[in-house]
Amino acid sequence: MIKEERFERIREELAKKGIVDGDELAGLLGVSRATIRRDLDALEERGFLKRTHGGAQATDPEDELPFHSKVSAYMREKRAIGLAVAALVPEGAVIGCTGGTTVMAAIKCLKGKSVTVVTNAINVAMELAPSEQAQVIVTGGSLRTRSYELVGHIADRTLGEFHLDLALIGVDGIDIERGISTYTIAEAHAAALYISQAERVWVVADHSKAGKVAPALIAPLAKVHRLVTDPGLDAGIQARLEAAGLEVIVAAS
Amino acid sequence: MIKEERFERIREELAKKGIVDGDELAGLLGVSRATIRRDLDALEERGFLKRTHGGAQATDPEDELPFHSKVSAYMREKRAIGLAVAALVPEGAVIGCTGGTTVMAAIKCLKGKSVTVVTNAINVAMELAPSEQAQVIVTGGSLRTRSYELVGHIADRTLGEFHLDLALIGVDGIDIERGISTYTIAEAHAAALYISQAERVWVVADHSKAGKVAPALIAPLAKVHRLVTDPGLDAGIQARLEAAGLEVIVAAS
DNA sequence: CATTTTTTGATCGTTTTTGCTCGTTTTACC
DNA sequence: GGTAAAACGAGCAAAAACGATCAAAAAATG
Repeated sequence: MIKEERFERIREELAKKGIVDGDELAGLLGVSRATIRRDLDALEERGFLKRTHGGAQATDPEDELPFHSKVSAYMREKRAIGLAVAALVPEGAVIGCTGGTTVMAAIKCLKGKSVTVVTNAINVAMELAPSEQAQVIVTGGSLRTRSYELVGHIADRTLGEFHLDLALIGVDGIDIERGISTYTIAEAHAAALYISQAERVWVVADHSKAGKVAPALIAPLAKVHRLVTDPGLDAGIQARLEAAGLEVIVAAS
Repeated sequence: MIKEERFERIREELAKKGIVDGDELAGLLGVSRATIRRDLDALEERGFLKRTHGGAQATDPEDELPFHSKVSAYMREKRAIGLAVAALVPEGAVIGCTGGTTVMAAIKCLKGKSVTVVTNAINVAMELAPSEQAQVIVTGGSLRTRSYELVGHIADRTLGEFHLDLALIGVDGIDIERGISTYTIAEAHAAALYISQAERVWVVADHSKAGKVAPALIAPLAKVHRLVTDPGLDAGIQARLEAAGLEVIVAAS
């Protein structure tokens, strides 16, 4: 394990959790705390992170990752959701996933797990490209400006060829009456396809999406098996979602 | 095990892991660390990697961050080639392009032009994603670790559905007798498909590729209409390529 | 087959990296 | 607000890696 390799691992860990602990890193990488502190110094020098007592935290999520993956509000919450999802995904699973920032957070945590990921989002594919364990299938299709998602008949046809253990759907709204929804028809169409091909459906969304309805409806709540969200979720809404038969996982932040 | 073969193996390892360890390579290739160090020196000289204490790391062609002043091999030349290609591509063209750093350089220069790009390289797609003018079609397929290319029957089928005005092919070797070639069979296969679907074929390659033959042959020279390269091209080789009916464009640097 | 050239492995002094210790600073807790 | 625990920075010695040099081995050449 050479220095640059450690740097890489530290940055990866940082992308996953947003905050890293010196002791933990020392154990994980098999070096002393002194070395970790020196590494963190070097990485701070290069602007990749900010030192804190006991560890370090990610610098403002603008440029912390390759290929300007769009980040946004509720980054901390999304990270927690991502970690929770990764912990729940079994080794070897075949996962279909849409684009979206919350899904991306989960994908970051899946690096290093041996799973098969089928996706129509090229930023998801890009994120997993360096991983040796993960097998990635890209649907193909016409690239939508800004959202990094592939749509159209090519995407549809490819998706139809796969059976998924799990569909990981990022949404812009989740509502008792109207189910899950998103902003554009093309994305909703892709999400619905994932759902029709999957054995189980997990929705990932930060708490701000609860109770909202976005213009393009994807599917009713009955199609969804599990919602992974953050502790900001309103207790009343949670109770009603659970009453509707949804398993709600609240990620500890 | 001869030197070139070791170079090949080292580059392979580097492509897979991004970072290599000297000791590990010595064991893997059955030679001493001194030899590995010399190999790494030679490869750094050619710009394929960056030496570090204990090993080396891949020069990431995307990494244009200020502190990593060192970029991939022949970057200046590739930029010049990219500019020349962009100037030659007519507005509205349908272009198929493979992956590879030289192609990427050209794609960067195509941003803002209203063209349709069909590609199996997700880094190419990523680069063009923010562009409002460019229309991007991604073939889909199975993602190759670290090379960002999609391969397999999905990619083949999608490519077969398009007619291209122009195929933009990045190669690792161009030779009078053996034609154009690349390092892996999968890439060669994809390149050959682009060629079969295209009206015209342009090869982009820096001068170091001239006269070389890589393991996986793509097509004979007769299939290629134009080579865009940099002024470093050997005059004798250029004369022979032109005698073989190839239009050689030398990009002013 | 002999000779020349290239390549490889080994050695040695030097530089970098790493882990440890010790006194100081920060954080957490009562 | 005071005290204990944890983390920090600096300095130092051991370990690992480096560059340079040289001789042996392998390959190419005539």
